[in-house]
Amino acid sequence: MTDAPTSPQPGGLARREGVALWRQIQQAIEADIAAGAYKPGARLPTEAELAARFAVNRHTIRRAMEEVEGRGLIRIEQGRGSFVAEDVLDYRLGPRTRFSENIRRQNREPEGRLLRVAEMAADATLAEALGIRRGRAVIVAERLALADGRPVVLGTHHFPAARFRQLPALLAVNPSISAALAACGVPDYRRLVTRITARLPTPEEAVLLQQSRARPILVAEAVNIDPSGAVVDVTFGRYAAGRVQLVVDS
Amino acid sequence: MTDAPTSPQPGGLARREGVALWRQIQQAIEADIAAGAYKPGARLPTEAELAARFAVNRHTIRRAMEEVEGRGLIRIEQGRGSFVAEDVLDYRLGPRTRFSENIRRQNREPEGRLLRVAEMAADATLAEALGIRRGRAVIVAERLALADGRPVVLGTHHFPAARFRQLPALLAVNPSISAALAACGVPDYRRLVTRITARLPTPEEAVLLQQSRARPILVAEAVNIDPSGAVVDVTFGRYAAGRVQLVVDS
DNA sequence: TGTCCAAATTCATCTAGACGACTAGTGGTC
DNA sequence: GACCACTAGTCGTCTAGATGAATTTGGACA
Repeated sequence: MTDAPTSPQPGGLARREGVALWRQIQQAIEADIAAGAYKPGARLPTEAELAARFAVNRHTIRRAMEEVEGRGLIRIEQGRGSFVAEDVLDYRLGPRTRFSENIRRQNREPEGRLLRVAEMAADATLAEALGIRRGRAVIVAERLALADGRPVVLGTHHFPAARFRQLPALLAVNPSISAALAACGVPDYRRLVTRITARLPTPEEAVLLQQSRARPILVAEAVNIDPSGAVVDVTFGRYAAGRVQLVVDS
Repeated sequence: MTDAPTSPQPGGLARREGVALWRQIQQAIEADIAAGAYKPGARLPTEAELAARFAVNRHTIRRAMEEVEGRGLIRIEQGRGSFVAEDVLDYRLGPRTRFSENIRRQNREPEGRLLRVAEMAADATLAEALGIRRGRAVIVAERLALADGRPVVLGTHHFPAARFRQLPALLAVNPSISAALAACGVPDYRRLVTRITARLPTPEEAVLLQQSRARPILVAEAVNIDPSGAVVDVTFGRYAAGRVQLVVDS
C-alpha cells in the first residue's frame, strides 16, 4: 500500500446522491489520515488546493475540515494551515485526584497559573453544593493547569470565604490549590463526586486552552470534602477533549 | 424584568470591531435564553426573522445558531425550526454500573434495542484489552439504550467469542447485556476502568442518538471483569452530551 | 369524516466573490 | 546584528443567491 493521498480522485464525489459533498470530502480526508497518508503533526494541503483537487468551492472544503477538526483528527491554524493531531494525555479521576501527581505519573512536567481570584455571593445552586447560606461570600479562583507547557485544564474553584479567608493571599504566592488548602488547615481532602458533560468552548476557554472552538471540551464538576465531611470546594474543570482523556478507576 | 427578547436591537452589533458578527449574535441569543426570554422547549424565531432583526445575512445567523446548538442550549430541526433545550439525565458510573437500574433510579423507563451483532477478528489494541491473542474471534454487539423512549447511549460491546459463543442467540431474544452474560455463566461482573473523551458524532451516531451533529458526544471506553479478574468485555459507550451527564462517585 | 396531495414554510447545502487577520519569510536600514 | 516594513500565503468572516430536503398546513375529494 502506498501512502499517497488516494482520496482526491476528481470523479470520486457523488453529487445529488443524498450525501452532502462536504461529508464525502470529510470522509475522504479522515480515511487518508487513518491510512497514514499524512503523519501525525504533518501539514495537510491548503484549503485552496483541496478545493481544486475535489473540484468544489473552498467553503465546501472548509465545512468538511471543520468537521474533521471537531472529530479531533486535525487542528486548523489561521495563517498557517491544518495539521494532523497528535498525543493524548490520561487524566486519572479518583478520590485523591491531585493535578501535579497525576501529570508527573505520566512523566510530564506540571505547571499551574493563577488567572484570577475574586469574591462573590453564592447563588442558590452553589450555596447548596457548598453547604452554606445563599448570599454568603464565596472565593472564586480561576486557574490554568499545564503539562509540559501545554494547557490541560482550566479550573474555576469555589471556596466558602468564611473558612478560607487567607486563600487569595496564599494562592498569589503559590498557585497550588492543595498547598494553599494545607496552609488553611486542610491538609487532606477527597473528591466526593464528579459530574461530567461535554460542550463546545466559549471563545475565552478556547484561547486559554489553546484549542479550536470547533472542538469540544469536557466539563467536570467536582465536589471535594475534608475528612470531617464538610465541603471544601466546588470546582468546574474544563479539559481540552482532544488532548486529555479522563480515566475513572473503579 | 420583562421577558421580551431584548437582544435584537438593530444597532446592537459592532461591525469591524474585532469581534465577529456571528459571535455577537450568538451571545445575544444565549443571553436571551439565559434570561428566560424563551422558555425551555419554546421555539425561537426563524433564521429569516433573526436575519432581518439583526440586519445581517441569513448565513451569519446560521453560523451563530450552530454555535449555540454546540453549546447545548438549543436544538435545530430541519423544516421545523429551532427550540430551546430541556432536561438532563444523570448517568452514574461505578463498579456495578447497570443501565436499567441506573435509569430506573431516576424514575425513567429504560429500554434496550439491539442494532447489530457480528463477529470479527481482534486487532492488536482490542486483543490486548480483552486479554486474548490477536486475530482471535470477537463478538461485537451494537446496542442503543433509551430512557423514556429517548436515546441515551449507543454502546458497542466486544466479547471474546471463545467464551461467549451463545451470546448472539441470547441477545436476539433479550437485548439486556447483563441477562445474556448471566445466562453465559457470568452472573456478576464489575467495571475495572472507564476512559472518557468527547468528540463530534459521526452522521450515524447523530441519527441514532437523535442529536445534532454540531453537538458533542461523550465517549466512554469501559472494561468489565468477572470476579476472577478475567476481562468480560470492552465497551465503547457514546452518550448524547446534551441529554446526559456522567456522574462518578468516589 | 377521513385521506391524500400540493403549496408554503423552514432549514441544509453549494457556489461565488470580496476582504480581513494572522503567520512567516524577505530584504532593507540603522 | 537587531529591528522594521513589506509581501505572499493561508485561514476567517461576511454577503448574495440558487436549489434541495424535511415538515407542516390547508384544501380537494371521496
